[in-house]
Amino acid sequence: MPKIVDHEAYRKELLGKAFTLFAAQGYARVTMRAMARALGVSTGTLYHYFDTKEAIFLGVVRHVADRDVALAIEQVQGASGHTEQFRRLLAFVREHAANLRNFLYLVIDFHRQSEDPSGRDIIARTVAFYREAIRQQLGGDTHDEARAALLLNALIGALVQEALDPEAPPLETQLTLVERLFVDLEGSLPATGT
Amino acid sequence: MPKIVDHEAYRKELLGKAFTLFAAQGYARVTMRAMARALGVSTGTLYHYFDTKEAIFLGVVRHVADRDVALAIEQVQGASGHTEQFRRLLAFVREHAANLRNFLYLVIDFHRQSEDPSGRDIIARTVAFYREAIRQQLGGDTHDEARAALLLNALIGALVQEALDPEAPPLETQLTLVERLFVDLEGSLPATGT
DNA sequence: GTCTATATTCGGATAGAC
DNA sequence: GTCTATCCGAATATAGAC
Repeated sequence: MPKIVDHEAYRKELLGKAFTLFAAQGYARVTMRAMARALGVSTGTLYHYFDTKEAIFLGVVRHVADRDVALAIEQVQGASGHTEQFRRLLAFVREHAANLRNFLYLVIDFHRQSEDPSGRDIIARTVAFYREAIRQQLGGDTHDEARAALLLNALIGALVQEALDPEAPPLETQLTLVERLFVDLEGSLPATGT
Repeated sequence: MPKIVDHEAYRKELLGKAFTLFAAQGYARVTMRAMARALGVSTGTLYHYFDTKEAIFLGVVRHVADRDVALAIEQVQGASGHTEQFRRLLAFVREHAANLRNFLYLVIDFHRQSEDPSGRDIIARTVAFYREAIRQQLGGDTHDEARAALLLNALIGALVQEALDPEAPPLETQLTLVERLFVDLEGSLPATGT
């Protein structure tokens, strides 16, 4: 009888470690050899669980996005009003800034290198997934996807700018500004397109 | 006496073409051979004008940033009030969205792959260059670097999100929202830290 | 370990200014 | 005709996917 392992659980464990590696070095610079060594398996094992290097990456994207959003929602849910929910969302971003930036970087990095439609589709769905999560915290029942997109923009931009220019106004300052903008406008902005 | 060419002018011409190439394929995927072929020169000539592939890239960064900002300032200068200046700035971004996104993508892509301090420094200066240009259009005399950073954030985020998720609310919608946020708040927001 | 692909080098060829 | 910046592309050394 063959050795039996929980295939799915082990797969996720590998994906978690793979994210750490990718995050540290970027997609292109992670060699399959180095990855196998870091994950404590052989290259053969790696290719047993994943068809290709790209498949590993896309697996990482799905895994991390699920984890992030679940964590954020958990942290936001307890709040009472929209303002407080918003504050908690920003707090989450502050706490996980490094992680989120790494993830964003990784996705952008990969997106630049791959033309594969299925890969792009997974990335698009992931972005929409984050945007939708934000929308649900922002408006509750309003269909204001654009405002969610704008907040996501500000967050993405803050992560990028801080990474590219360490002397930019610190992330916290910028997020505080975002918060002020959104909170001050709470209610004063009607729905987007109306 | 040797053959004479306008070294600096030819260098810039090469940089312009190199940007097109990098933008289309990303930093890593452009080989020196392919680049030489595309620019109509030999690899030897390439290395005559630039020390290394990285040097070509950093030259491209400076060249494009200078061109972009000069163009944007020219387009904004004629405006009368701050609101109108702001509108023109956003119009510039709308018009050049593809180009700006390619550039941003390129810088992020490179930044992810290189640990070289001098390269990072050039990138940081470039980001600060854009931010400073925005700041001068925003406040005139207020020292509100954080607000400029926030606007740059929103623009960066908009470019990124649209690229990653084609079904995100279109760039124009998002920029319109940014405009509304900033214009509505004109004057109602005191200086950042005060 | 193998095999492919890449950045960079180098010795020589060329072309125009004087 | 001479001189040298400019240009060339085969050769080299190295690295990564598998």
